[in-house]
Amino acid sequence: MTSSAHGHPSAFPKPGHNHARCTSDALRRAEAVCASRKVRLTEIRRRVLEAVWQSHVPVGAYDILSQLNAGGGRTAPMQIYRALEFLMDNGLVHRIASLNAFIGCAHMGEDNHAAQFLICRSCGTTAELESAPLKRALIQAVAERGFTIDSQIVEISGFCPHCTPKGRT
Amino acid sequence: MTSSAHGHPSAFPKPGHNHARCTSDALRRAEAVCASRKVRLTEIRRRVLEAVWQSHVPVGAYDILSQLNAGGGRTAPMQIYRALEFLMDNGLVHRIASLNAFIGCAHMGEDNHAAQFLICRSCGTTAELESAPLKRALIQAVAERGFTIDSQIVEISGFCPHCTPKGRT
DNA sequence: CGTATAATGTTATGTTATAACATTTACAAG
DNA sequence: CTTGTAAATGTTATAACATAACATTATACG
Repeated sequence: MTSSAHGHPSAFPKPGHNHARCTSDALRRAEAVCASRKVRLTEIRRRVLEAVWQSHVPVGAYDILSQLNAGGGRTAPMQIYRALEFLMDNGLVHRIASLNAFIGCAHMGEDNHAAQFLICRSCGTTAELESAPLKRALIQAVAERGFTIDSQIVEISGFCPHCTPKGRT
Repeated sequence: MTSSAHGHPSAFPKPGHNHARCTSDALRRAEAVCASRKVRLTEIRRRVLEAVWQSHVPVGAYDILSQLNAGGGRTAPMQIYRALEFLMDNGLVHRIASLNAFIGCAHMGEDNHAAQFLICRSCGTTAELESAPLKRALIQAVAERGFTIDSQIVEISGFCPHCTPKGRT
């Protein structure tokens, strides 16, 4: 089970969940992925990954920077971006283009998975959506137009189940 | 017929098409939309719209700025962003989040249409994809997770039909 | 051990976007 | 036509996001 909030695999992260577990799970899996790919999860990369996993809300590069430098550090932006690049290259982190921010990958190790994201306008919580029908429809629609797909960004903004006023759907 | 390149409605803009016609069509339609919405397509807004329509390749705000200032103008970035905001609010222009760039809307006047984009990695040409099945699959997948959709970004990067090597699909 | 490669450190700068406030313009009510 | 007001524009400054270029240090492997 690879859910990001210990519920049903496709459940949206719940407000009160034990997030420490998300973080520790993520770090353990990241170690495993890096070991199997024979790449190094160095100190700074690990710290950036931890920062990204502080919550299910995407975090900006400069927010990560502030955190790392909170105790008087001298890390430079470049170093953060390099660590993020590494983490993205290895499928550990995703970039949310509409927010210029980054979020931990909920499906580490599943090579090359193309993710879709649900972004709550109210609480900021962002979850991955893995919908096979959606993926199929997308591939189909693109192919019909003679386009060769390379990569895709799907970011859906709205209200998560916990922020949706009752009665609405 | 609202195609962006005078072919089949869903055709990808062709390299050699008469683009002057795209531009003039777009400006005419924009006038109509603004008239019907009782908003003003002022000088700067019109010039920004023209700049956006110079091609089917998304253009950055600062590129627009350079163009407007080419003849010794003194327009400031803020003015460009304000014009772009107006054009987006009125459905005349779209923002491509993955490129931090802007492109003319191929479906002006169709209120609130949620667009998907095909972005060619080779020539940069970007076209709108209006796929009903894709839209349905997306709404369905999102609803299943109890999420209330508000807006969506779908940007697909790859090779357009004119840049796809023969034999591949 | 030494050397090649990967990773990190450092400085500077490029690029995208907005805040805040001043001025001008359009337009309608009196 | 003139005056109030809302919309639009002009202007300055700065915030926020990202990368280039080069120096230094660490790792690992022959």
